[in-house]
Parts: sequence; C-alpha cells; structure tokens
Amino acid sequence: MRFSRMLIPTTKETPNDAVLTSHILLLRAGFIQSIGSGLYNFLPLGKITLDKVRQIVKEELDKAGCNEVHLPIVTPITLWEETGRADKFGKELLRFKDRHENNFVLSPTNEEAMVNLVRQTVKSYKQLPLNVYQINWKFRDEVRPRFGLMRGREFLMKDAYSFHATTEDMEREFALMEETYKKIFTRLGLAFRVVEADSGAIGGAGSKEFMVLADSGEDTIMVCDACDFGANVEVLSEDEKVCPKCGGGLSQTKGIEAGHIFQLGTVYSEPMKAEFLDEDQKLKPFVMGTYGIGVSRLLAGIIEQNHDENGCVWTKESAPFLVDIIVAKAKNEEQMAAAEKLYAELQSKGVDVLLDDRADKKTGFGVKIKDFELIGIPYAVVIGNDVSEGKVEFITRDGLQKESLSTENLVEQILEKLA
RNA sequence: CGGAGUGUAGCGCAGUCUGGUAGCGCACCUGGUUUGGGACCAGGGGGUCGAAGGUUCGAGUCCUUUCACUCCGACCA
Repeated sequence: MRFSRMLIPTTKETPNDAVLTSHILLLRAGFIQSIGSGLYNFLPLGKITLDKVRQIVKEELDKAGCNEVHLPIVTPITLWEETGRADKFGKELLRFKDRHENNFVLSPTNEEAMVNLVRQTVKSYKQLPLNVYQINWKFRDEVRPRFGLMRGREFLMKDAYSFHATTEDMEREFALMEETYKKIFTRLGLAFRVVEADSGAIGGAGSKEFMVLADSGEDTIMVCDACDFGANVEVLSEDEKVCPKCGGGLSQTKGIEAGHIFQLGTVYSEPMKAEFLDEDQKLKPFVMGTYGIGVSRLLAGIIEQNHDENGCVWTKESAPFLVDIIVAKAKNEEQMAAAEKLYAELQSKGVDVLLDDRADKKTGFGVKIKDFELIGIPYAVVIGNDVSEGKVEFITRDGLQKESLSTENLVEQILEKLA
C-alpha cells in the first residue's frame, strides 16, 4: 500500500479522554476512532491489524480441527429463556424488539445459539467430537466501558464450543485447546501465562485463563517462580505464599485476560435438550467445552506489552505492515525510483510493505519517521540522499537500531533481516 | 448504580467567577521560501459555544431541566 492513498490520521496531541497507553497510541496512530462509549471505528490500519490477528487465530484453530461458522449477532430471546440466562445476564444483555414486537438480544456470547445449531444437526455419537467456532462481534452493555479496546461494549471475540460423548473426550479437547491457545499467543509474540481461574456464572468443572502480562492488566494473578503454575487471585487466596503444584515461591503480577477456556459438562445441553444417541442406544446430553479469545482486546494487549515513548511496537505477526519504505525526499526522482523498485520487489516476495511516498511539502522526512515510530511498523528502509552513493538506512523499530545497507542485493539483505 | 469532572472549529484548550461583536495552538486550503527528526513567512476557510426552556435591552457566561462523554469505585466468560 501507498501511504499517500491510505487514511492514516496520526496526531501529535493526546486525545483528552484516553488514559491507558494502548488506548492513547491506537488513537494517535490512527488505528481506531471513538464513536461512543465503548464503541470504536476501526480505521484502515486497525482493520488490517485486526484481520491479521483474526487470521492467526483461525489458522491455529483450523489446524486443531475446529469448524468455523457464522451466527447472527441478533438472536431471539427465546433461546436465552431456555437456559434461564435471559434473567441471569441482567442489563449487560442488550434487548430490543423488532417491528412485530418480538424480543431479541445482541449476542454477548453464543452458548445457546451454538447448542441450538448442533442439536438440530448432530444426532449420533458417530458425529462426535465436534468443535465449532466463530470469530464475530459481540455486544455487552458494560456498566462502565473503559480503556479503549480493553473493555469496549462491542468487541471481536472468537468463541468456540466443543461437543463430546464423554467427559474424558471433552477433557482431551480442553487440553488440545490449551495447547492451541499457547501456539496462538506465542505466534503473536506475547508474554503470557496460563492460570487457574474461577468458572464464574458459566459453571462447569474447571477453567483456565490466558493472561497477557502487563502492569495495566485488570486482573491480579499469582505465578510460581519455579514452575509454570499460575492462578487468578479469585481462586487462589492472595496470602498464599507457596505453589500448590511444586512448592516453589509465589509472586503477584498483573494480567490482561485475553483468553478463557471452560469445561462445561452438560450445563447447557441438559436444559436445552441437546442430545445424541450413544452406542448403547441411549439418549445422552452432549458433554461440552467452551473456549474464548478476545481478538480486539488482543490488539490493546499487544500494545500494552510492546511500546516505547515514541509509539507502538507491533510484533511481526500482528503488525499492519512488516516494512515501511520511507522516501526522504519524494520529489527527488532518484530516491523515488529506488523506493518504487524496492517496493515492487518486496511485494513480489510476499512482504507486507508500506511505501511512504507522500510528496506534499508539509510531509518532510521528520513527519515520515515520526509516523513510522508512532504506527510501530517493525522495520523501515529509509531511502535518502545516500542512495546516490548506493546506500540506504535500515531501522528496526524495537530499539530503533539503525544500520546502513548497500543497494546491491538489497532485497536479499532485507529478506534475511526479516526472517 | 454511587462519587468526581468535562462538553466552545477535526483535535487540544482559553474565555464563564464579574453578561456587551467567538478566541488561541495544532490540523486544513492558497502562494512563496525550505527539505534527514513533526519547518518558516504571508494570506484564508471552518462555530446554531452539547440540547431545551427561562432571566435580560443583550447569554458561551446567570437560573432550571436534560443529554452525552471521561475518571475513581462497585460490577464483569
């Protein structure tokens, strides 16, 4: 993409209503725009980044054998009445009527809708196990939305639901999802911890949260210094000093809940009469698991964990572009030609590259380099005066290290550095 | 939902106490000069001052009501 053709409204000034670093930076760098309490427009950079994160989540789930589907965001409240959650969810559930005076809700989560989908189509143990998911917008009418994408009212969430004939098989899937989540968070370049969690209103036998480690996190967790044990303070009393798993020392830290996996059992399938015929010819309720990832929240989490005083520092797999080609003087024909050549070559190699070709007189080198730092693209190639001597500058965003590269075999040198 | 604030140009703010022609910075447009770290000079466009009602000769400013947004807390798959 060419910078000159993209809508990237970066700003020098900090918006007055943002407090959290990720919120400030995502606004200033032109990724998102506030439209109401807890509601955000995703601008081109934000949309690209969101899609990248979404794609990683999808790829890993598909590898693990999950089926992607798409459910309506609007669901009849009658589904929610089947499990009693129409009452239990309270005001967080946004309700409204259609023109025929029928009651609907904006889905905050989709257990009922997904159980309904499966009970209509799965009748035999031979069709199990089954893991069905969607990556779709959710709406929760939060009492107090805050912190930008961290706690919005409308947010993108991956929600998966697995269906099994036995508890043992559900536990196998639960373990598989834990491993799959670890792959996703690792690919995204995040420092995270899997912790024992409270199953809360959702019920079920056990649950684990995936915590992105960040001081600004809303959750307090206890982690073992010796092994990989961790727990939310909700389930492990704050005064515990010894790891229940290995006896090591426990320390307290903050985390952002970005994923949560639950062993559900039959708490939804029983009231909704979602049953299959087992090999002993008996009707049994599905044994279920449910697995969530806050996709839009991950964007905030990535920035909370990866930024400096100059702006965002996206990880390689989440970045909207991998390389920013900065033309120091876009009116200089030699520089522009060299930049265009590199742009075409990198594109042909499949690299996501942004060409900062802005040539208006107000957008000098300083503006371009500041935008590069604020947006947080992992690498920049500066094509400036030295190009006439066969040299360009290569910048790594994380740490802002600079080095000079020869224009000979430039693409190969760059590809090597990107690897 | 309790507590505390804020609404004035796209963004950040002053002006409100003490009523008298709507301001500043950034951004934007035009021309010129600049050109490797968010340039400079000159000119210019953009506002029913969140909304409604009231007081007044006159309201951004005073009064009443209302809406929105933010922060702290409680809440939270």
